[in-house]
Amino acid sequence: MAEAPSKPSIQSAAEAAMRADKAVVIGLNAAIVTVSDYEPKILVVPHDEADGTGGWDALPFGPFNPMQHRTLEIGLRSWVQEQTQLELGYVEQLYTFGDRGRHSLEIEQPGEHVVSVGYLALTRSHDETMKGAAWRDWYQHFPWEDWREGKPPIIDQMIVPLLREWAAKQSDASPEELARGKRRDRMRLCFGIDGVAWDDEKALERYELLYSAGLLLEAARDGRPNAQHLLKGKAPQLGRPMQFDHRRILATAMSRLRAKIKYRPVAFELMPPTFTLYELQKTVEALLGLHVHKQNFRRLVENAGLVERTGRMSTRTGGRPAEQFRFRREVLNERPAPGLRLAPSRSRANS
Amino acid sequence: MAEAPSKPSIQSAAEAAMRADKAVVIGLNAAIVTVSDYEPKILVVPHDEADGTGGWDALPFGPFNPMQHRTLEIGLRSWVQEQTQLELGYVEQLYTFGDRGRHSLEIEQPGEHVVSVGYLALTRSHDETMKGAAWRDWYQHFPWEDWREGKPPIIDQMIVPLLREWAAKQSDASPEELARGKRRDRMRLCFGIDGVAWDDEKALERYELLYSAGLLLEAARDGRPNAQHLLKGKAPQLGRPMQFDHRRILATAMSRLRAKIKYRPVAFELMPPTFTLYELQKTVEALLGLHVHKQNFRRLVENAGLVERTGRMSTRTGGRPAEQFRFRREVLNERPAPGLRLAPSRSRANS
DNA sequence: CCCTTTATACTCATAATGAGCATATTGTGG
DNA sequence: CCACAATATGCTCATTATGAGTATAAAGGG
Repeated sequence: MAEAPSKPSIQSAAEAAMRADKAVVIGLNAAIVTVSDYEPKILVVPHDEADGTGGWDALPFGPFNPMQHRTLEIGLRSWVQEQTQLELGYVEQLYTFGDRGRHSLEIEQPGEHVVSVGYLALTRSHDETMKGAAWRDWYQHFPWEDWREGKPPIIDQMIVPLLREWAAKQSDASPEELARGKRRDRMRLCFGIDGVAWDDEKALERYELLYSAGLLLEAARDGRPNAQHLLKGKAPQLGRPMQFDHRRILATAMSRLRAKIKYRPVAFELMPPTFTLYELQKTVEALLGLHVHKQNFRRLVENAGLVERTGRMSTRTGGRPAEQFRFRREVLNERPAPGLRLAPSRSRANS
Repeated sequence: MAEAPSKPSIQSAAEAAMRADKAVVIGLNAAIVTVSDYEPKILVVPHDEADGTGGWDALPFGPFNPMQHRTLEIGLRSWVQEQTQLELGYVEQLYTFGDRGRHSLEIEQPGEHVVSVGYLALTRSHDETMKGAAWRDWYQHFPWEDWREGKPPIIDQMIVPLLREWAAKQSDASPEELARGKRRDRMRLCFGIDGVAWDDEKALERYELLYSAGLLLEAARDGRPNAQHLLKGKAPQLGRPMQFDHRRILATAMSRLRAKIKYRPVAFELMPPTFTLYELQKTVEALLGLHVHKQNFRRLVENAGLVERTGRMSTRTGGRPAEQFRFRREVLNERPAPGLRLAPSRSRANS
C-alpha cells in the first residue's frame, strides 16, 4: 500500500551536494571535563556577541573539515589539541543537533546551516594557564545537580515553586501537555518529589524541563514567550547560562557520563596513575553529585577487580594512612561490563 | 601554557559555510524495526550499483534539507512517512558518521561529503506490500546474534576458528594490537569464549571485530587487505552484507535497542494494544536473541507495574487460555526507569 | 476421563545491596 | 605516655533481587 522508498532518494545524495539549500557546515562542540579538587570542571571559552549574551560561557567549538580529517573524532581531537594542548583521554560522541533555531539570534546567514555534533571528552590535565579558556565548576551551570551536601536549597526555594506554578497554568500548554497532570508528573520524576527518588542520570531531562518551563535565560534568549519576564525583571537565575545550546550539550554530557561511569571504568581517566580509594570515591561523587557509602564503595571497587594495591601508603591527611591503588587495566579484558555499579537508590523508588 | 581556544574558531562557523571544502550534505539513515511472527525485521530497500554490491540490502536513506525541516528528526520522519507510509512510534538518534571513506567505492564527487546520521525507529505496522522496500529478518544479517535455539552453530563452526587464526597471526596487527593476547581477549569478550558470558548488547562490538578481522564482505569491498580472499574464493559468508556501512548502523541499532529495552518500556511500541504475556515475552526474546525464564519474566513484568490485566482471555493456541494484558502507560509517570530489567546472566560471568 | 499443552502461582536457595558496627593506624594536645 | 580525633579498613546482618524449579489450573483431543 505504501510507496517504495525510492532508490533515487539514495542516489540523490550526489545531486544534493550541488544544491546549496541542502549543504551545511558541521560544527564540533566539545564538552571537555576534568575533576580537580573533587569538583567536576568543564572547559569554557569566553565570547563576545553584541547581543546581550556577551559574557556567557561557551563550549569550545571547531568546524569539521572533511578534506583534512577522515573522521569526526579525528577532526575534534585535532583542533582541541591545537587550541588547548590538552591530552584528551576518553572521547565519546554525544548527539547531533540540527535545529535550525540553534543559533537562535538569527546570526545565521541565509543559506548557512550549522549542524553540530556534541562530544564528551575526559582529561586529567587541568592547567589553569590556558589563555582565554577556563575551567568552570560544572555545578555553577547546574546548581540543582549537586546533592553531595544534601538536597540543594535552590530546588525547594525556587525550582519547585516555579515549576508548580507552571504546572498549574495550563494556558500555555501544548495539546499533548494538557493531559491531566502531565506537567506535574514530569516535574515529580525529574526533581524527585513526592517520594520519587532522585536520579542523577536525569540531568538532561531536568535541563529540558526547566527550559520548557521558561525558567532559564536560554529560553528567554530564544524568544520563548513564557520566559520573557526573565529579561525584564531582575528575576534570580537558575544556574549560569551558556551560549547557544551549549548548556544543553553539557547536560547531555553530564547524563551520559553519570550513566557510563556505572558500567565502564571511565572514572579512571580522571585519576592519576595511583590514588587512594578515598580519592577515587570523591571523584566519583563529584561527577554523580551524590554521596556514596564508603565501605560499600570500597567493597564494590575491590571485588569488581577494578583496582589493585600498590603497597605504597599515602601521606595521610588526618587519620590512618590510606593505601595507594592503581587501576587494573586488565579488567577490560576480563569482564564484559566493568564499572562502578552504583545502583540507583532503592529507597523510596517504589512507593 | 596552552593557546586559548580562539574565539575566531567560533565565529568561523559563519565564514566556513562559504568555503566549499567544509560544506557537506547530511544524510539520514533509518533502521526501521518491527517484529512480526516473533522475528525482528528491518526495513531494507534494494539498490543497484554496478560495482558488485548490487543486490545488497540498503537501509532507507534520505537527505536532510535544513530549509524544509527544523530538526533532523522531523526531517527523518517526513521522508520516511512520504516514502513508506509507515507510522513511526519510537525514534532515537544513534550515531553520526563522518568517515570520508564511508562511501568507500569513491562514488563521492570531489568536494562532496556525506555525513550520515543514523536513526533507530520502531513501528508496529508491517505491511508486506511496500513496493521496493521489504522487511528482512535481521538475523539474516547477523546469524551469530540469535541464541534463542542455543548457540548458533556458525560461531563454533566458522567464526571462532577464523578469529583464532586472525588472533594468532600478528603480521597484520596494528601497533597497539600487538599487546600480548589483545586480539584473543577481544574475541573472548565478544563471543563469550572460555567462560565469558554472552552479552546480547555487544552486537556492535561483534560486528566491528568481525570487520577488523576481515571476515565480512564489507571489509573486502572497502579494500581491507586481510579480507580480499573473500572476493576471490567462494568463501562462505558471515551474514548478508549491506550497502555502505549500513550493516554497521544496523548493529548499532541492535545494541541500542537491546540495551534500551531493559530500562525503558520500548518493547510495547512493537506490541498491539493488548497482548498476552507470552506474546510479549516472545517479542522481547526475538529482540534480545535470547530465551528468558517464563515464570520470572512474568514476575518481572507484573511487579514492575508495566502491564495491567484486561480480563479478556485470548483465544488460546493449545493449552489453557492466556489473559490479555495492556501496557500501563502511566508507569512512565510513576517510576524513573521502567523496563524489563533482564539482568545479564550471572552464571559464568565471574569465574 | 486421561493426556497433552499452555498459563499461572508459589517456593527456595543464592547473590547483591544498603546500612551499620568494630577495629586499625596515624597525629595531636594534654 | 595517654586519651582523643580522624581516617582507613574489615566485617556482619537484614533485606531485596534473581535464577531455577515445583505445583496447580484450565483448556482441547482422543
